[in-house]
Amino acid sequence: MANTMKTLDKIEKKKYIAEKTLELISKKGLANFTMEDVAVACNVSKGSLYNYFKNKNALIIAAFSALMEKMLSFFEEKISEPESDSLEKSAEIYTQIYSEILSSFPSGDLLRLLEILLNSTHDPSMMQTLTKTFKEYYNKILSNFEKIFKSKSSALMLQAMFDGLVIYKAFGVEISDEEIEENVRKIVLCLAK
Amino acid sequence: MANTMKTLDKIEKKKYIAEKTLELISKKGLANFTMEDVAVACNVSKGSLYNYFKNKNALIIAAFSALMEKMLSFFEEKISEPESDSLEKSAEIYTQIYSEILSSFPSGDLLRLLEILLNSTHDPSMMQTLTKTFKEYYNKILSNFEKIFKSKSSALMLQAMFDGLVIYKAFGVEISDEEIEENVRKIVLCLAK
Amino acid sequence: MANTMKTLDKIEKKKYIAEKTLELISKKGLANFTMEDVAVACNVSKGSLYNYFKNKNALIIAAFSALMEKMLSFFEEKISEPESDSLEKSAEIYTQIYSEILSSFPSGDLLRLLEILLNSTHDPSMMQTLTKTFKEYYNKILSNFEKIFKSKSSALMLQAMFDGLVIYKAFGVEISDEEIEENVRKIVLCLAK
Amino acid sequence: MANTMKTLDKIEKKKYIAEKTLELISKKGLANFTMEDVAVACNVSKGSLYNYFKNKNALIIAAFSALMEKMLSFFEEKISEPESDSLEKSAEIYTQIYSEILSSFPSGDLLRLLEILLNSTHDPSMMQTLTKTFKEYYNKILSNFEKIFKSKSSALMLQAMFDGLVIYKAFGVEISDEEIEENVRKIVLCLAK
DNA sequence: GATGAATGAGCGTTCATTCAT
DNA sequence: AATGAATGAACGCTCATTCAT
Repeated sequence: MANTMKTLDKIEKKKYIAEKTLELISKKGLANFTMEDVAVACNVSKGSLYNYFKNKNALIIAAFSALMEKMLSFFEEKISEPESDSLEKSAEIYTQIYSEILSSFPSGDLLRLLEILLNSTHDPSMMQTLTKTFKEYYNKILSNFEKIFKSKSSALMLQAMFDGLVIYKAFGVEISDEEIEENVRKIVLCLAK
Repeated sequence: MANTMKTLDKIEKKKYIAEKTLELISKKGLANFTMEDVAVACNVSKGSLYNYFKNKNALIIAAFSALMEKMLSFFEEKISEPESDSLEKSAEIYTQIYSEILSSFPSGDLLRLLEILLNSTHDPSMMQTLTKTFKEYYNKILSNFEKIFKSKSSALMLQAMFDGLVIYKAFGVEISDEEIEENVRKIVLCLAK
Repeated sequence: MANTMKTLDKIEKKKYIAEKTLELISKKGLANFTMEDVAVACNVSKGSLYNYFKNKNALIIAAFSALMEKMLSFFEEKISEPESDSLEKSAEIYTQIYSEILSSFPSGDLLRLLEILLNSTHDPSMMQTLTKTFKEYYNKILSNFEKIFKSKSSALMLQAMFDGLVIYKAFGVEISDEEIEENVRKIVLCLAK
Repeated sequence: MANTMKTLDKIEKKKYIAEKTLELISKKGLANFTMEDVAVACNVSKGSLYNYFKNKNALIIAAFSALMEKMLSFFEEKISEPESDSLEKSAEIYTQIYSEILSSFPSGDLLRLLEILLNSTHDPSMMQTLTKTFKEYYNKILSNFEKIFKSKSSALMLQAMFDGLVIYKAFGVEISDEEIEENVRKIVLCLAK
């Protein structure tokens, strides 16, 4: 533990720090974590951090990338190749996927994604960088769903709905899982048509 | 300007300050606006602010309420009474409403809403208060759409999709308005069935 | 309660405020009570306080006087005229008085007295005023004991010892009441000789 | 002066800062000295202070310890080994010691000790810490006198008297040194019997 | 490259005092 | 005389960043 980082090369160290930072952002919040926190978590001196990242924002950007990477892995793991023969059957499969995701998805990640993104809104250069990363990864995530719908817009709109629902859930709007599942089934079917 | 506030009573002043704060949060960000900023914007001393709000968080809560109020007004204004005779016709009407909203909606407001909400995530008591306000207003907004769908879950899911799309748009995901409109039409139709 | 002060004349009101202030100093500490606290405790506006006292220091001085008055009353009540015929007998009487006082004395008052006095140390004009009041009252208190000892210095030294013991007790120095009593008896006897 | 602290190690620096703080408390008062004052006095930035002390209270506690240390040194230096053969002789010796102490004692130190202690009265955790330190050192001081009296309570009561007299002197109660000396002689004699 | 003490600008909050009503 | 909103100076404390070692 004490020398976890000692054996890593510079790129690996950057990644290690970024991931620890992400954990801290999740635990304490973007506005509340400090460089000191990061240094302690990485068992490194505060000054050393600046050998890897120009400043705090650069560190946040790296943490954001780590987060997007994590989310992409999650989705790619969930979505195996569809290979459906009938429309109804594939609709059912996708409904299952969505429902499963909605219940098992670590919504904290999405919340953190949005927290970082939204706080960047007021710093143009920061926002530009994050937006670029965000688009890249989101397109990759969506491309998995596109295979199903044969339509990018359909995949995107269902994904948007999915994101919205996660937020609602997080902030206490009561939603019946059964009704959602039923509606998703309907929507998938009609969109795939 | 110099004595804008002089003629207002205490409740009006609170509202005035909350609205100015909301403007500042929009302009500078939740993490970056200061009590000093608010004081200057309101042409009032920093100390005076504390005659109206116990602390900065109380001010943020008030600004959040002002924001929700504003959003509610927006939606209530957009949604006129349905009065449809056929399913297809009403589907068309609602599609129009959604499309119009999506294009005219001041997405900054939704972004700000989420920014405030997400930053509260790490402060339980703050989050509890904001969540309460959020649910209250969102239920009111949704109730307008419920009239259309006769189903709360359908309204909610379309609203979730709407929110998600606003976020995507804000962060650079390209979406064709026509495709969205077409898909909304489909979804409304199949959900209303 | 709400109009306790309404029927009082100005001098009585000053006294009333001073006494409430003294209570607040005891409860919250000299460094921690605010003019706001006093106003609330007296059911009076903050501004009104300044019609009775020039500033906070003047209020503290008045509270100090109220405290000295209270202490004087306490001692005068305790010390009835001695009227002893033998030395041993009067020594016993005085020992009893001291012991009783030491166990029943509301040491908080003495602590408050010292708190106010010691904090004034760094403000010459304040200290001068308080010192004057202090001497006045302490001489009166001591004069009661002088009757017993026929010696001012003896009374004063026993009183000094008494004050010291109260402080020690307050700050956790363990003292056996029996030993103290025994020693006081010895000292009174030898000093009265 | 500019780099007085540069050559010291961390522990020495803490001590240096604590002592400077003690000076400031003596000069300006516990309620009036600021962290800024301390920083300037130590020729250090305000922020640096917080590398050595968690907060202002921690600094006050350290200053208090420094003060107690100083007082202990004073007493230990004054009290030489007794080595008396007759009661009268040793009584005389101790009387001399007390008188000398009473006239040479830097009463400001005792006043400061009490100022700090009394102001802590309203902050339980602070009081607990200071009380602990106070008892520790006072027991050490008293133990020196115990050797003389072979009685803890006698030593303690004379010490209490001594403290009381210092306070009285500070606040203008007139006392004749000769009478005090004479009385101390009597008391020592009768207590030692 | 690594360290961590030092910095200093900045922030939220408090509160005695004033003054228009 | 009474009010209480307004003031503004001050304070304790934080923290990203720097730099001598």
